[in-house]
Amino acid sequence: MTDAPLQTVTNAARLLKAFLTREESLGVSELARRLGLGKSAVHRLLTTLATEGLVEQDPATGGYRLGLVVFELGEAVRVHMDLHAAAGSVLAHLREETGESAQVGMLDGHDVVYVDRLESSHALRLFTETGRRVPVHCTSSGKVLMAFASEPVRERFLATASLTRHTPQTITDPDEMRRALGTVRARGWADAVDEREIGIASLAAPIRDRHGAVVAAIGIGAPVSRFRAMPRKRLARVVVEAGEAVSRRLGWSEDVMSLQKES
Amino acid sequence: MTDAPLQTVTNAARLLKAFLTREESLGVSELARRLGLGKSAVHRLLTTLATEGLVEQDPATGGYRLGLVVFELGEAVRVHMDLHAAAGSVLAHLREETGESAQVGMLDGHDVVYVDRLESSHALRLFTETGRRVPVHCTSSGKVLMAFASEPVRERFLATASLTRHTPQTITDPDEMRRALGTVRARGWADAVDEREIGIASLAAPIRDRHGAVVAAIGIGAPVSRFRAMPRKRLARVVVEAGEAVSRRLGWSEDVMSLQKES
DNA sequence: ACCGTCGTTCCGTAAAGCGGAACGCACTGT
DNA sequence: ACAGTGCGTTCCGCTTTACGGAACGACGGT
Repeated sequence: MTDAPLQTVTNAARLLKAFLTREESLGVSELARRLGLGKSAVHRLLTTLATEGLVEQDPATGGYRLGLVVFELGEAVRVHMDLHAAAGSVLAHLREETGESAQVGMLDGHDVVYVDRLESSHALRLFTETGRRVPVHCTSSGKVLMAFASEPVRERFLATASLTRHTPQTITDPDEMRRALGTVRARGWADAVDEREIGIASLAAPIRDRHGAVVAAIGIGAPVSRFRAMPRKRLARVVVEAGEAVSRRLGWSEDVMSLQKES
Repeated sequence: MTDAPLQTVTNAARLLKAFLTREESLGVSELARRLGLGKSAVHRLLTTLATEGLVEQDPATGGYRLGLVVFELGEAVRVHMDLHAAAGSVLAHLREETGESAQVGMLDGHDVVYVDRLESSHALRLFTETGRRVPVHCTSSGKVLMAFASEPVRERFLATASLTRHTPQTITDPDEMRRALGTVRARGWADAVDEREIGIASLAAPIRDRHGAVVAAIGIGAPVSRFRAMPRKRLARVVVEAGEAVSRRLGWSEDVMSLQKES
């Protein structure tokens, strides 16, 4: 990281990320504009990536889109996730118990990425797509992940993250956030009501790997109306127990907790 | 494509693909060996990709693995796939009807990539992971996709693909394959018994988009023992109907078939 | 028949990335 | 304790490479 990053590779990576907008297909000129590069550079990048199968060209329109190799790679990521296997039935149980959409998220930088989910069967439900990225500071999953992250990571987050205001309820002050995370750490779960978007509420709890490190968060999301109707205490217990169930499947056991000081 | 591909980007792409082996994590030296590059080059590639989030370093072992951004990108690919939405419930129905694992595959080069699947509930079942790549010439899905591909694509495949023998039943002769694909095209479905692996059988039918082009294949896979016990004709009808059901959801209607000559 | 825009191609030059060697560190077997 | 061996990382100079800018042919509105 002390080295200057490879410019061309960086461009290629940015190019790929441009497709995260999930548009049907993107043209050379359009991409060149968004990336601030010359058309020829983008075209060369695209043809190169195409020979590797990372992107493909729509023969009809001439535009480009992500290739199936990217899909393959994405699926290969699930491997670091025994999580995927461990969480499956627990998510189902959690949805059954609460009737709401349930999801598992992991921390990546200052964002949470949802890696698994199961939707509520209510007509009015929360849509959560796997692979979606949401901010840390205004979601229950994010607060759990940050509360249980290592102290340097957490302090770095508080120092550098822009706690963007999304609603009047969003926590935007670093000190207030630090206090909030302390509370989360103490009681073992987090909630977020109207913090990211008015009308949405969520509650989440940590998932630990076999070393006790919090690697993911499991939680439920619901419309605030239904959320308020549920007894908060029972709901928290259900979600925390779901987190513990997944953690056990990952090889974690509560007994070793006491052994865990700093390494 | 007439241009010489960007070497650095090609290296980066190959580097990413090295992770398709789904190993927990890979080290700099190991990757350098596999790619035939210098350690320093690989290291620079990795750190660059890491700053973009495409890979991440395991702080404990120093090794690298794919990052969550790759997972995001992979999920974004599903968009070209209204397929994912369209196939969901049909897969469930197909599994219920046959009791066997059901899957949807797309063509990519000389391979089939499974993009969706649902597993049998039998104890002895076929494991099919999404994101897995299998050869065209010895799978029922592959034969369907190639049979209904455009003629240039098909002839190109017959001319250039190495029809590797996996079992005594594998079709390895291009002419025999051409005849087999003709049969598949005529009757509208394909099967493969013991062709990829002894003991495994599968049957697949095409999925068409709204223009009538075959974009994917849907099929079931089972142990040969159970497969033989099922009446082939009924099974084929069920699978073909599943394919048609998905096709209809993609906007295809049989009526326009007659209008479809070469564009 | 005109413009605007698309994807693609060509070329000269500046800078970017490669290999090779050296460093610090963590293990391992003596 | 101690070399010895592997790791990930860093540095540097030479050559290669990949960038921008301009030009081309094809399309599709107007």
